[in-house]
Amino acid sequence: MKDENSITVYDIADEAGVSVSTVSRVLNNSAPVKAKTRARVIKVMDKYNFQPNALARSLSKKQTKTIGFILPDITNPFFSEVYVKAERVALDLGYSIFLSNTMNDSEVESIYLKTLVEKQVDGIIFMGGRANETRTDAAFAEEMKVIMKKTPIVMINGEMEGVDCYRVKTDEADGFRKGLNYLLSLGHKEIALIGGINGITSTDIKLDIFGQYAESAQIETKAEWIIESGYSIEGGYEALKQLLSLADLPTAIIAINDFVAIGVIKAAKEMGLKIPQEVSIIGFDNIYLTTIVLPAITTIGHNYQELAAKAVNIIDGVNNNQVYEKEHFFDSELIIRESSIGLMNME
Amino acid sequence: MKDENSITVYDIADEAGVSVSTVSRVLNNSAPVKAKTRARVIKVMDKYNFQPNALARSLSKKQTKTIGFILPDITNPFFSEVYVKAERVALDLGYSIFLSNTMNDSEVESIYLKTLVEKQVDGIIFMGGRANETRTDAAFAEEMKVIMKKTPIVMINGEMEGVDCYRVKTDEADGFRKGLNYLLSLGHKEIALIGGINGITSTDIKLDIFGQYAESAQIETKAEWIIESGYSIEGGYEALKQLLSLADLPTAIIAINDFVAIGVIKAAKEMGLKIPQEVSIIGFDNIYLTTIVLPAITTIGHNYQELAAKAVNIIDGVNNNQVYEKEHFFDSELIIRESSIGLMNME
DNA sequence: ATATTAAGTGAAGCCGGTTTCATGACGAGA
DNA sequence: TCTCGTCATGAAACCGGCTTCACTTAATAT
Repeated sequence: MKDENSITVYDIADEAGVSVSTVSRVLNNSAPVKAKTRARVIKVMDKYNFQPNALARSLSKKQTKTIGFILPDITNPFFSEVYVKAERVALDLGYSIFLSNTMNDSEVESIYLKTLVEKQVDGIIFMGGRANETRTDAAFAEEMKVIMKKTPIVMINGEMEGVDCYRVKTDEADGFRKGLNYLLSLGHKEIALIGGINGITSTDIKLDIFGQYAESAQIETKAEWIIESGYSIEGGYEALKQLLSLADLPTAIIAINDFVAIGVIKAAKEMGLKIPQEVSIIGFDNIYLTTIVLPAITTIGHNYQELAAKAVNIIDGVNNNQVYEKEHFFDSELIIRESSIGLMNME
Repeated sequence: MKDENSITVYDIADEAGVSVSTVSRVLNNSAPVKAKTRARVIKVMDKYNFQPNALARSLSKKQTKTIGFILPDITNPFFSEVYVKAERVALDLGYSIFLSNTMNDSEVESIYLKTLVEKQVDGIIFMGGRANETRTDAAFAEEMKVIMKKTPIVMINGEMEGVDCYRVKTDEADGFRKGLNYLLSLGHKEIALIGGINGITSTDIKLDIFGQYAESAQIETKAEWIIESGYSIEGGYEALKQLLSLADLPTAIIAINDFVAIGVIKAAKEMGLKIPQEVSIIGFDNIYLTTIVLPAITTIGHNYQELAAKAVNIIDGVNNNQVYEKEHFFDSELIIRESSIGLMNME
């Protein structure tokens, strides 16, 4: 008997007294094999605990059952939430996932992209876009286009100028309106918008709608109440301090995401500003941290499950010659918790 | 010209007027090639933006430059922290990582293990052990042993009975003592230990030391102050409520990890128990959430960077025929924040 | 000038599967 | 009884790289 660790179809075939073709057939159920023969082959495979080499299989099948998932930072609950759902769907369909954290480093991103292609992934899922470089990097778009000829790319909640990849996204505009309307229904009119980075889709959408509401006088806001302070906890923290230095304060704050809301709450506690008694706040994304913080944060949730499932289903489908729309929207959901209260209940 | 998307070394060789051997040589710098020839080959490769098929390469080299990383839940900051560090080190060494979330489902774990082996990963990193099944599943140990003949396995901060894989770990015993000693130095003697699951290494170690301190009368504790309530936020939350139902309260709580500490703090706020004024608390792990919560949690930190780096270095090294010790320890660190104060400063 | 040695390159086989094609056996319909 | 279509199976080529071996040419040593 040969080295236990590298049994091949040839070894199995030899010992079972059949050809490798037959072994392959029982392995894949790709053609009828006489019951007796099949049993004999299976017996030998079991004896040696045979595990076919996926590389060889993929090489000849031109299919790796592997997906690349690129995101900025898995440490961020917003991304990890989507990731785990995607991984589970992928597992059910027989895919493994190469996870690639770019940490917002476009060079790292480029390396990963190259590696994933060389490793012949069946598809690439992209989240989080390209931060501050969204608008400038035409070369990157070019890179993507080349890849797309061979490998399907699906972006989750993102946009890339000039790249017509598959897009799976939350209807953030609608979500933001839900949040704003909820604040209105609570009696708030004086509202601040905190966080975000101009040029990134999820900021632009919200800014746009916020402007529309202001223009139609549904809300009252001021330039100083719109603070572009990024997507991080620190961003929210600093922004609130900045806000508190103003003469007029809004009665409610809508944060670009939950991280920013958490930062705001942290700063508020330190500054002695009571939330929601003195100012209401709502976040966006519904990450699990919204419930471990006090007050628990009212927020807009994504349909993480559907988002993730659609992304991997598209990849799987495209590899099986199915055709999909390029863009897919999913509804968001207002999740009411404790960080926002009615204007009349405030102190 | 052929299909742009599947240029092979043969195509390159053809157009450059050399043999594939030569193409391979310039690709890998594996043997001297005349400067002129090399230039010619490179020019053709550039022209077609040639990217070698990693499957074919791996198949013949018997090396995939791929690592499997198995953990219970990437959504948990403790794991994601290690993961991102590992990924970065891996990237620098040219490895990609298959991330596998088991969600504590041993069946999923088994499937992943099988898949990773079939995909010929160069090594497997394991975190989080097998939860409640640690002691029972001898079959699993057997599975691991078979894999280890071919693929190096390294466990981070975990133990698996009867499996002599590589182990990279924080000196948790020392870390726990640091925490306990710190509490002592603040004047606390009456201390509770909250969280954990008996049978899991990180619980057993702490329980053991806690017992020693009690026996030597360095601390005073009671059976009711030792609450085995898991590793989750909810676990801490429930445990504090249980603790508060007792007649006597400790002056300090040491939580099995930061999640539990966060749960305790949340419950305390709801119950009106002031931390740290009425009871001090320290956690374990130093996940980033310890700083977004109020009060920020004093905790014991792992050397995440070294832990992760050592794990992937071992895998890389073993694949290059280097020899390593089976067990590697790294120091922990006491990180003082706001959740614990001196006994005399308490209310 | 001759023997060695190193540099440079190509042919062919290998890694471990899958797949196409050809062939033999067998049961069904004419 | 003779075809014909289906079942069952094996031989061989292929997927796309890497590597060993052999051979030619050029450089160095004697």
